[in-house]
Amino acid sequence: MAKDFSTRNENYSQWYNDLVIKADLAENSAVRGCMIIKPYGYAIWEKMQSALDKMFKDSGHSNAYFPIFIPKSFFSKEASHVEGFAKECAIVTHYRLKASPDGKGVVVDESAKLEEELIVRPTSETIIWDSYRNWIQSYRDLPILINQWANVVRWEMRTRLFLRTAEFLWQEGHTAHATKEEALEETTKMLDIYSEFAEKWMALPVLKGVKSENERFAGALETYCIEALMQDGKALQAGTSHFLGQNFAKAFDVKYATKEGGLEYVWATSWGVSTRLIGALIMAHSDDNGLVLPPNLAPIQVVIVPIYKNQEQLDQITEKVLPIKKKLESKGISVKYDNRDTQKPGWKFAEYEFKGVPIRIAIGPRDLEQNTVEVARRDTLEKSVYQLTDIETKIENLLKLIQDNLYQKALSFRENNTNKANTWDEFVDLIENKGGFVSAHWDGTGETEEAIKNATKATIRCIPLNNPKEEGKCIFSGNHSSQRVIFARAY
RNA sequence: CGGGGUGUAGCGUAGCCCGGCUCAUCGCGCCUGCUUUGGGAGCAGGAGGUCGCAGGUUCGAAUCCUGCCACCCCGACCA
Repeated sequence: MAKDFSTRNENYSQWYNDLVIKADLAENSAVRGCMIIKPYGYAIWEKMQSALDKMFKDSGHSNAYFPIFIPKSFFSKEASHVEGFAKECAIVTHYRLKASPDGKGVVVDESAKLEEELIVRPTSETIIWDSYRNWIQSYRDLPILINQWANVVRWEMRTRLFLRTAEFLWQEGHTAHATKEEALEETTKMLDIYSEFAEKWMALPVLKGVKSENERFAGALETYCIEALMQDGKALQAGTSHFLGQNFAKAFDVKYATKEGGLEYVWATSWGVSTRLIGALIMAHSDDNGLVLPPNLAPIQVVIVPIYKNQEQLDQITEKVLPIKKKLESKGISVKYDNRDTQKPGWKFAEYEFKGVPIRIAIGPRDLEQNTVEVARRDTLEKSVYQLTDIETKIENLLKLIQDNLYQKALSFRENNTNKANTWDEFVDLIENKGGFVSAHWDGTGETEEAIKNATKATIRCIPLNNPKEEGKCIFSGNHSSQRVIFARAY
């Protein structure tokens, strides 16, 4: 049943797909490239949402909501932005259907053609900045710190559950500031929030950095990102925070009166993470037995499975379990007592393992006699017998231990898969045969980056923040380089 | 949009090259009964299919031919 996770190559994507479907997280929809997120998968997203939402609000942001439809004209106002998204937009052209003349079904009513087409948002910069123009007149109106939880649509050629779907859920923050410094500060502040979330909640170590010009967001002056490494050696962009400069302010004519009486364009940022994080979570921690969820994001943290031969025994066990469940819940631990009679214990064990539940407690006749429970950890698959005294504290500590262990495991995986390449041959060898992050000198030009991509499919994931300066020669062109950057093949 | 592949029960599949003894194989799942229950139970019985759709060839098509549709994989694009 369990597939070998180490057979990364061409089987990896199929394995990933199977895992998502069998763990009951999501499935492909009948609508091209779209995904149905099932309750268990959505529960993980809700956990992510509530943690992130709190972090946003604690740092002064508010939630708001803008329309899903954007008039086409808005899109043509920022040249590089439209160029970045034009190739993947869904467009609404009509607003009515009518019965088909041949009597079969319905057809588009050509007479109900929109004067101006509407674009289903691939991102909301344009429609939000159209509003900000009206909201901002004076320095007193700034800063504006808004976040939106929404869905967006990008008509991707090729889709993959969670990692790239035609429609996805995300949050997008859009802020407006009086000064460049303040906007830059916001950009890095949000990047820090993302990396803290990835590390503390997802148990996923991430590399903070800036994108090269080629990889930059359409319309941004600088794109900051967090990059994670997946178990198959490919990189995944887990979140981005963009410094937009005055580009959108100029495109949408958003000026404010300064304290000194002048008139200035405002400075902007935008930042987002998406349901792709669920994909990252899956690929970072899962093992041959299925999903492994970090306790902080697991919808069910502890599952209790009774083992019994008859109704009387089940009643005795239930009597024992309910107080335990209550004690755990008093510590804020989410507990499921699975007393279904329709599945056998072995079946349940395998099922919850596949779904990545961090801790399983089994309780049977033996335990009733000895006042114990059997506790199994999902991360290490170890089983041990616990005395019931202070069980809630023991479990609480074990959850913390598991959370920490997952992070450490992912961190050492990344460290073991980050290598320096000093020559082109070394570089190609690492990318082709080992995967992972490759730290190498680059001459800083887009042409070289493009050539390396064409030759190896590896892209510059980021230029790490606080990157040490180091003189060297570009591995591809041999030209002068002042620092190493991080290359990898990516999702 | 280019290149390759696949469509047979809820899911996964055999059969297709070489048309008939195949209105269809096997596994999982589902239903009923009994025995089971500390790692995905065993036995017995049962339900479920216009073989992607539309034409064509033929005495006869899941099988051959044509067209269409859908999905998957590999590229290009991308969070």
